[in-house]
Amino acid sequence: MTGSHTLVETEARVSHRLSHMTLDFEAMAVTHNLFRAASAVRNHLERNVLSESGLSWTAFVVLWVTWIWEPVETRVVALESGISKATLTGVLSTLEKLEFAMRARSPEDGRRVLVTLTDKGRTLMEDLFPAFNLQEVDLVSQVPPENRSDFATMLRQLISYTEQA
Amino acid sequence: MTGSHTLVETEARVSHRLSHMTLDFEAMAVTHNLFRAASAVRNHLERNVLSESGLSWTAFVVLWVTWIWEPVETRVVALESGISKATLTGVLSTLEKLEFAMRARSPEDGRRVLVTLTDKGRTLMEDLFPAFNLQEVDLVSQVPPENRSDFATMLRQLISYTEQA
DNA sequence: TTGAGATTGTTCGGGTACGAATAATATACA
DNA sequence: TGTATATTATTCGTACCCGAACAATCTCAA
Repeated sequence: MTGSHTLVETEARVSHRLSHMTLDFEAMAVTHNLFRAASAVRNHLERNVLSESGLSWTAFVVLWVTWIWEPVETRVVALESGISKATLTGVLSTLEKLEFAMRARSPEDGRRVLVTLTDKGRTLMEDLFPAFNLQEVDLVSQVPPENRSDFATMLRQLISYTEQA
Repeated sequence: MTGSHTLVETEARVSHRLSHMTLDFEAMAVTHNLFRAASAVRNHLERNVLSESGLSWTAFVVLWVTWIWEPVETRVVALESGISKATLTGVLSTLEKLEFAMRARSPEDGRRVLVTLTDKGRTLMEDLFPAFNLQEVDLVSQVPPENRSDFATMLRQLISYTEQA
């Protein structure tokens, strides 16, 4: 399941450790499963789709965001990719080294940097993205069709909550 | 929402890039939101609960797993925490340096290493875990109560799928 | 009992990941 | 025309993160 121990076993153990306290096990399970699912899906896609191209999950997301919005400011790429500006700097350097993306200073504002794909990068995405989506479909097939929309909505609710708080 | 662009804008842009291909946008949205939600929740909890103790999310999860199952083999800790053995080695070294956890070679099997908490580590968890759970409750309050169980189940389905494939 | 094969934790190399400090540039107001 | 303030991307330091290679240890059949 989520490891070698079942949920019931884990709850029993936690209760034992904190029998004098009131805990919300459902909240605990949601948080724990959310994180485990995300990293499991991430590793799965990295191994099955991305590894051939030598891309990490984050590098792929950055490439994807750039592909859709290019030319696009790094500030926007970081925001859309869900990573910090500091992280993006490193990922962009990797993508430049692999010759998938390029940086260029903005003519209007010397502080800004615009990101674009190289031809090699665009060719890669036209190949890679459909293959990636196929794996996504495979993954999401685990969730009953009538629940998928609710599922995405609940995930979005969590995101927007953390953004305001 | 998930950045500065709306989902509709993004879909329109992606369609434009791949108008000749059939893509499953729902699957795309689920994967994207799953990952964004996980990292948003993670960063939220790191900032609001964990930062005071100088713990990263991963360090906290490892501490939590150890706290529940100690004495426990590193192999199990890695599995339950959802990280690789290689990563665990580093995290455990950090936790030993902070004097929250200890390593000890197994007497029965010289290959195995058993992990336990120090008194300092146990005291920390008895303090930290209820505070952490409170924030989890706060977070999960965004999801309608009648959907929470389904939500956790769907997440688990994704996990078990990646584990077998 | 010995040696092939399996299992375990660590090391290694390369790539994220973040917050804080920094340097370069732009803006607004005096 | 400056000069304080804000905005941007990068650098820095530290910590995670993984797969692959490795050394130590165990197992079990010949």
